[in-house]
Amino acid sequence: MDSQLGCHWLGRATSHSSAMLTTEGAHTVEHDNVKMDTEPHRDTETQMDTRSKMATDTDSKMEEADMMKWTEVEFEEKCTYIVKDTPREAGTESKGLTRAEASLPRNLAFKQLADSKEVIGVASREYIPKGTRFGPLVGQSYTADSVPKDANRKYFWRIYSEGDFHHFVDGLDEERSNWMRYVNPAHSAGEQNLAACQNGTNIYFYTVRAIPPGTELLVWYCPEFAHRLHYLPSEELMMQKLKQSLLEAKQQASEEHVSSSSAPVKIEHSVSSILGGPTTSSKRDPDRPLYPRALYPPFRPHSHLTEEFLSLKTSPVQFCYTAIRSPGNQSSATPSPSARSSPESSPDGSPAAPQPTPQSSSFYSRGLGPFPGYSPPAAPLSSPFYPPGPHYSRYMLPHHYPLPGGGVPAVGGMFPRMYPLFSSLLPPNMPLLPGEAGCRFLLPNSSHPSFSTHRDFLLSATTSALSAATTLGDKAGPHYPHHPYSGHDHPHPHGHPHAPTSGSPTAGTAAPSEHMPTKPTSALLGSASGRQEEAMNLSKMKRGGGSTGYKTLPYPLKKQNGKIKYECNVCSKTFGQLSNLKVHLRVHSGERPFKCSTCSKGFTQLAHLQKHFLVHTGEKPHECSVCHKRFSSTSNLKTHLRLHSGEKPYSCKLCPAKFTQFVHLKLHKRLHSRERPHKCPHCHRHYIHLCSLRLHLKGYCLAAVTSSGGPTPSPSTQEELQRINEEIERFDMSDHAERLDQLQGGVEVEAVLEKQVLGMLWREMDLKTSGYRHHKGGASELQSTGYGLYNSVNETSVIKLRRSSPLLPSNVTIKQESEEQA
DNA sequence: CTGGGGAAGGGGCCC
DNA sequence: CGGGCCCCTTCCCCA
Repeated sequence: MDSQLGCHWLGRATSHSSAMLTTEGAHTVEHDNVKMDTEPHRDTETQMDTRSKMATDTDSKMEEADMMKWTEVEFEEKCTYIVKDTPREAGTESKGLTRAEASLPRNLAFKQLADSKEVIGVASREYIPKGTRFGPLVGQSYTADSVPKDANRKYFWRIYSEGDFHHFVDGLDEERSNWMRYVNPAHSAGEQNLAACQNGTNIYFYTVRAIPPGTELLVWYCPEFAHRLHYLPSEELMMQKLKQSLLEAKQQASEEHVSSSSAPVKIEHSVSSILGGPTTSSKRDPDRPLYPRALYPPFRPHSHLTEEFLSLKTSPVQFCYTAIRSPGNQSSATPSPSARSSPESSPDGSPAAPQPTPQSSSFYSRGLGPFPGYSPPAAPLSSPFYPPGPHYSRYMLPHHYPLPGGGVPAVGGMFPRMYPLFSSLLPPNMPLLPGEAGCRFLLPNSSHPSFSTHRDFLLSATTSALSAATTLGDKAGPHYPHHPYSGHDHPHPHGHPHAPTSGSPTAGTAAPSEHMPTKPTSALLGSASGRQEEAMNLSKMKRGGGSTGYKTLPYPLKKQNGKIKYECNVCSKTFGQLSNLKVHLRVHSGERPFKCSTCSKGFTQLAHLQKHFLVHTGEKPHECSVCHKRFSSTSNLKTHLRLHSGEKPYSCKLCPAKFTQFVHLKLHKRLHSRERPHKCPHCHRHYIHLCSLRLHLKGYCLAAVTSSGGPTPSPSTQEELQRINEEIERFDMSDHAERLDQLQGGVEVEAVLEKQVLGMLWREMDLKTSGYRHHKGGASELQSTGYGLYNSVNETSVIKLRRSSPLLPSNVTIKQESEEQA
């Protein structure tokens, strides 16, 4: 197939013997003239006989080596051949090739769709011996600080230095990356033929077995790399889980997926049925180190996992999945090293801050088939907005993809058809089920949750993903804890209504009250396809969500006053009941399982949906006994009743003004805030409260710092000071400053306050950089442990510090983001 | 602009 | 466990 191809090999005169290692590895021997392609059926042990003896010896030794257990150093030192990228030559542009495409070594070939030039994978043109190194991976480098806020992290690779995150390599841009971005992930250890390693600060792919001509290159991490990403060590375990998931999915599909053949809109039902599992499926492996929390997940995965999927022949038009065992055809997901990469479409668009350690919630799915490389989709598959078609086929997500070594691919890889978003959402060290792995890749873009995958398993925008997340837990075993927040999306992360068809606001105005969500009916559930009449039954959906999974979820339990508390692993808030935690977790996940059929709006709780539905029906069940005015909610009635009772519980501390609503007091206080009697003697800042000024003077006054003869702070330090002062001002404006002033707590209180202000600041930075995360020893911990003084975000938060409250322990440190990232 | 009232959404606790 | 309820908050509008 490749007789015309000359090899572009550099053989390395190294061997497996340690004596030959060391710097000898640098002695490379040109093998450009060596014909590497061999007879297709020649035994690999003898394939090398056309080469130099040295190479043959090396190869034979290489053949014996179990490279799957090699360290990265071993890969680097023992690899026999080096294949370099084809250098960029003039004229490639004229051929319409991107830099990534043009970089393909000549012994490799792109797999492309027959009717398209889109690259869907990389295959060998000729025999490639074991122990061959490709690379390094080329891409744009981003440090934690330089990564664009709205970066698409699907092709991110994380580079570590001495165990800590160092920078990203982004293979997204085909003009700034190389061919390696197109390599697909191995679906199993059996088909893996490349191992990704980090040598120095570069990523290389090594052949871990001889690759016959015409074989697709399928990569996965070497053990060390995988370990950094905290993948599960046992692929057998993963395979078992995969099989189990397949069986379960099949069963559930047959049981619950009724009348789906002609109604692809029954997505919710299908998915939830298939996916069964709690929303808050699991928690991180407690044995693993605590990492910053998962990023905010603006999307949710799909986790349908059926043999049907896996065996489907890929069809760009039909969005089927490629056969799981069709080498050279499966191609979708690729391991991504960027386990912690954030969804590029996080709600706030904030990129994930690099984590000190990658999360283990990586995974990869398989069987995407000959779809072109993934790129951020414009819309989810099967979305009413984006009808199925070849153009969207690339967004089809593969299914569960157990990794060799038992891990699951990290997201955010440079590989095509990777849907790495989810790993970002997952707590670190959160291995996924094989099925979960697949499902998490199902959503190509967080902003497009209405992404469905297959005819019978089409998912509604949010419901599907939600279901995926919520149901996965059912299959979660102790070895595969699920991330509670993994599968979800925001209903309209980017303002896209997920169910355009049901969007008519008037459609539901006449809805009779029997359509109230109390009795969950399809009418209340928005269908992604807009076919409300076929929307799944809510109760069924919820059932499909599965409750059994919770029992197996390894939620961390705390004991407080002899009572078991369930702790949120995002914000550390504890709950006395798991169900409360479950509901709470939706706050973080964005999951909104309760959809209004009229306006498609999603809610985290049924009661909210019920209440919301009154908007459409116009019902106002609560009547004021005095004036007989009616209200839709008791809360609003209660507020209203204050008008009659004269109760004004919100009084201004600085003047006699009183208000019936807190918001009015808040607005009123703005008037007082204009008066700031406590002026800084060094700078222009002045404060309402003395405690704020004192805090400002505790080293945060830039003018004081510079006037005291100290070195002029660096711009970054000045910026930091600026932010701190802004935070102090916010604090000053808050109720807490007022109360603190009254506390007269002295130095100790101030110390706590200072830490709180800084903690809030850092937490804010943290949020901005990585969605939400948990800082061990950081502000969130302070708050969770009762040291919370005030919440600058929520001004109305009460001061939690009581006079008797212990002060901050001396060993509590608030790490800055930069420290954690480093 | 400020005060005031209502509508609606969201989180959490309790039964 | 989950539904119902309560409380809080934000937003909007109006006087």
